[in-house]
Amino acid sequence: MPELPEVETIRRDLASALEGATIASVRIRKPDILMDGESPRKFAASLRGCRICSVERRGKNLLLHLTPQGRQLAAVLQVQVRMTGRFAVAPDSDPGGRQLAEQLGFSHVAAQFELDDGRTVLYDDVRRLGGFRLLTMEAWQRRERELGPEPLDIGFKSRDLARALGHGRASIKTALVDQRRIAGIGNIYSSEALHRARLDPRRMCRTLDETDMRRLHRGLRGVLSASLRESGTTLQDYRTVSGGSGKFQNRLRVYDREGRSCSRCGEQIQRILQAGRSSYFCPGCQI
DNA sequence: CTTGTACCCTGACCGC
DNA sequence: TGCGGTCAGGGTACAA
Repeated sequence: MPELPEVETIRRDLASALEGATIASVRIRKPDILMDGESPRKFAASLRGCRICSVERRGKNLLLHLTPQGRQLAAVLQVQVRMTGRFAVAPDSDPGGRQLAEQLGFSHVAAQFELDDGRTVLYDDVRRLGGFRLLTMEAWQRRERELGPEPLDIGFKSRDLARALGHGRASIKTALVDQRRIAGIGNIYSSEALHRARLDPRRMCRTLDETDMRRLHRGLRGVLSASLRESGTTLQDYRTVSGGSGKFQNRLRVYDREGRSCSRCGEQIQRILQAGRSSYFCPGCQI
């Protein structure tokens, strides 16, 4: 369930491993991870010879900025890991990354990238909900504009959160996970932020006053940065690039804790469905 | 425009 | 022990 802290953890790992490397060849083993039905041949041909100049993140998207050799245009490789996408980088002593794949239990390798220094980047995705999309810089910028602001940006203040969430009838929980309003938040951190802010996830955005919004802003940034410090939350599938687990699952206060007692007021944590997704909250102290 | 629902995908889990 | 049904939730397409 990678959200902002998990994707940012992956980004940091990939950036230190891959920045400056050049892609020698690409093998797509599960064609359906290419978004928009792009052909594996075309995709592989476009990436061959590209230098990875930086690895960035926007919301839950990983962005590999590529500088092609020759006269091709600069490109952006957009990656969404969604639920079960995982990366690993094998050393040149492990050609094709076979040993590493075995070691990490990568039994659904969907794509592999050979680098010109002999290393191999593996992308494994059990459910293949994640995927890749190769875009021109301009095309990426058009998509990027559809995303809401980054909640951890230094300039992101309480009033920016209020503006992002809007004043509609949408519940505060569904608004928080809507990437067009605010980027990077999913089911775990929306529930956790609302618990920190003592707000009922069913409240409509329009009912939040300035004080509520300040608490939510603080709760949201607090939980995202705390999780980032612990390399994210591993409940089932998420792993860092080195194969490690996040550690923030030990600090969750409501998510996946139905029936357990609230650490703040002792009331039993409830699970409800909102827009087909689970929300966890404490009916005792979230109002 | 806003809001809600179905879908994709596989493995873990549950009840029988 | 096996087996079918349900659920998990990213994004997106589409309907109301």
